[in-house]
Amino acid sequence: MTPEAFGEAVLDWYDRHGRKDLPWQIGITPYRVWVSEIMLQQTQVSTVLGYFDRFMEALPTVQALAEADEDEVLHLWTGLGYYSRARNLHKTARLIAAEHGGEFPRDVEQLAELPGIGRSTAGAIASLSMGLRAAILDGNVKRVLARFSAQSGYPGEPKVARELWLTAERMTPHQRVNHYTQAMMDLGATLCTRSRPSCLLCPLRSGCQAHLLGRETDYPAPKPRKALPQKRTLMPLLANADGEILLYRRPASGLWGGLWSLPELDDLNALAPLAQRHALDLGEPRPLPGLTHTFSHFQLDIEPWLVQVRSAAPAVTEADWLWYNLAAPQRLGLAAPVKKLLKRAATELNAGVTS
DNA sequence: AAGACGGGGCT
DNA sequence: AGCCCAGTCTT
Repeated sequence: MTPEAFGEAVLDWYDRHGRKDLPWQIGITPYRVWVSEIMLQQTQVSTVLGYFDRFMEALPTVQALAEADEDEVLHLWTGLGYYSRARNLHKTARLIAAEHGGEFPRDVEQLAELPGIGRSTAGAIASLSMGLRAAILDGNVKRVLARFSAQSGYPGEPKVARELWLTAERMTPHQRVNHYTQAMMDLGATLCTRSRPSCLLCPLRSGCQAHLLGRETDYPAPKPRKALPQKRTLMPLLANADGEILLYRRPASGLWGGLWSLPELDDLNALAPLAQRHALDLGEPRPLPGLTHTFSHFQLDIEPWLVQVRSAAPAVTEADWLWYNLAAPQRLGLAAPVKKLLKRAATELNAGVTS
């Protein structure tokens, strides 16, 4: 799809479906667009709706903002979060009053030098309120373009961001840039959503590479998971003469809540106290192949040890402990790695019997 | 390159 | 109950 066709499709969609009645789309000025764009950073339209008009009523012009106390600005911002946005807003208003004759610079680069205004917000102000041909690349547009071009890689990577900016610049039309910019943001916010995008309603459907692949939600690539914290634990499989393994029930809440699990030990020295607690006479521990289990928030390295119980007819006296019969398993909730280990233990014990 | 900033939506 | 973000600035 050529940039011309792209722009035409987006503008046509804007004419049919674009939002044109939001408070900051009425009586458009650089000041109103600027304040709304700052408010909309990391913040949804529905939230900003509760703040924008109040802010504009209190501080209708960049001059009024420049003359206001910072406390007043922060008061109007209370509840929006990211308060450096408000402090930078104030700072920039004073800069504009003092160094730009009270007028916004009509230039993307100069806009982007102002505190709190990055490349994308500068592009939004320039295109929406000044009609300058400037690209934007906020989270919504990033998603639309990453899908349209099936851009691989995480957009946080400078290389990927560069590619997306190039695409953004290339697709930006020479006519009606204001409508185009608004439409791209709306597309990302309403149709090209992170999960369950409404591709059937999308004006870019026919040229969208991700849609052609049927892989819309694979783009943009998610932030690479940083290395998870590592934890390690020993899990003894205490096997009695009947081929049963000692399990305990975990507390109802928390990790593996209410599931049955193997005992967890910091090291082999902790085996003796466990044996004493259940009055068991233990044989020599034999190491089994280790196992790594990944949770959302950490990784658990499990070192399983097989230990024969020599005491005769061991009885369990505590309610949350039981002997789990490998040959005739009880119907219990087991943590996934525990289930795997029990299966291994069964194989191991059978091998021991037949050898 | 990674972390801080904050509140809210999504699952 | 956690995860994830409609960016920008700082370290």
